[in-house]
Amino acid sequence: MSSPATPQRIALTPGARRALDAASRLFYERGIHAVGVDLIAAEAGVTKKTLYDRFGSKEQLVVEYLAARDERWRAFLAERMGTAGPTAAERVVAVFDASREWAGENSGRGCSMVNAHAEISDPNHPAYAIITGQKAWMLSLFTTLAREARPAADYEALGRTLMLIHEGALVAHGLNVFPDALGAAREQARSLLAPP
Amino acid sequence: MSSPATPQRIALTPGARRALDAASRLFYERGIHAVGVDLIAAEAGVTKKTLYDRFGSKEQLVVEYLAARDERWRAFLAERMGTAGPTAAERVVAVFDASREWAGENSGRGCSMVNAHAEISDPNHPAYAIITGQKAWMLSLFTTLAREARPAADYEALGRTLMLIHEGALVAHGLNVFPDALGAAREQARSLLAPP
DNA sequence: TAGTCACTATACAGATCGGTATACTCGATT
DNA sequence: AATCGAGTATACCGATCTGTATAGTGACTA
Repeated sequence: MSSPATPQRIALTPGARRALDAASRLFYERGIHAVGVDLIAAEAGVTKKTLYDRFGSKEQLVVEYLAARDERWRAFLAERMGTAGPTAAERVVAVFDASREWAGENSGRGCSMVNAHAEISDPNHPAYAIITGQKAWMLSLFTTLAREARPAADYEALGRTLMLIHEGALVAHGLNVFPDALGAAREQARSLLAPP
Repeated sequence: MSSPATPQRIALTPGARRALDAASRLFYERGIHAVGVDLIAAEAGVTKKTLYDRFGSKEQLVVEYLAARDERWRAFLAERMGTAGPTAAERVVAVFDASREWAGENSGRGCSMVNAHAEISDPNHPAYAIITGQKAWMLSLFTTLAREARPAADYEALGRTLMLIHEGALVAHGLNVFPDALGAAREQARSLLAPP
């Protein structure tokens, strides 16, 4: 299980902290290309000089945005998993419960990684590794739990199915396809692991 | 079952046809905000005057792009469904098979509606209805098929689960999370409908 | 006390953005 | 013969984009 992709992080002075917070909110709510650095600086109460002294470029700001969000999500999930029951089935349900709570608070517009991917077409973009890294990590998490739950079955296929349901629920939540997509996904995951 | 959202379509003269084709390719491959109208005109071999005489604005070009793609997908799916077996289970599998083939030819970067949604935050944008309309239509398709297959069961929950798996597979395909996500999704859908 | 660090304020550069204006060509219709 | 529709070519508009330059302030520190 690899740690979060850490391409290049920056020491966060108070001004940089505010700039990154503003950028994160704006990037997520309006999209990356739709948000200019002037707006970020204004919303953060920071001059463009400070912004460029700390981050060097808008691209680096995007990288920090995604890396920080990835880090936050993994910490949030780790905390929720820490209080989950001991069985693999319970821990799978805990993942979906964590996503459900996270989605309600931080993800009204769906998965930030998926959304960023829609705007970043170049695989050599430094943010690309963060996006694919998080997805690969989630798949390996589901596969590990599936193996624990069903060592005799095709646990890799089961892990991939859990991944599909989870990703689908994030999209359905962001597009508001139907209410409580994460809750529906959790129940489906539960029933997938119910029979012995 | 509603027909494709038809907000406002434009008569396609030869120049307009080439402009829309170029715009569709560029919007899908690079993202909407990342593509300028000058590039679209140049790639289409058309002047900006022609482009604006036909479409009026970039926004309208985006609307036409999504509406045409929605229309193409529904026609493609209808054709595949026409040659599918008579049972609901077979028809569900046919949906996933159609998506699989479509993804291989037209969707290397995932679902155009999901990607567009990542760039369009305003629910009043004329393209918004096309995006949510396609998702609602797909959900009602899956729910209808689920009802046919399992009239005695909770077919609405089953339809939502099929929707989640399908959406998840489109995302997983676009982000290349693992190979043949649509194939994996089809098998999962098949096993979901296998027991009587 | 001299230097460094984080920061503000403001102005500007060069490019690109969506969109418009003017003038012209060509072919089909009436 | 006159008109109209679809198109080309080119120049331009104001706004916005990312990024840089210059000058200065206040706090902390060696």
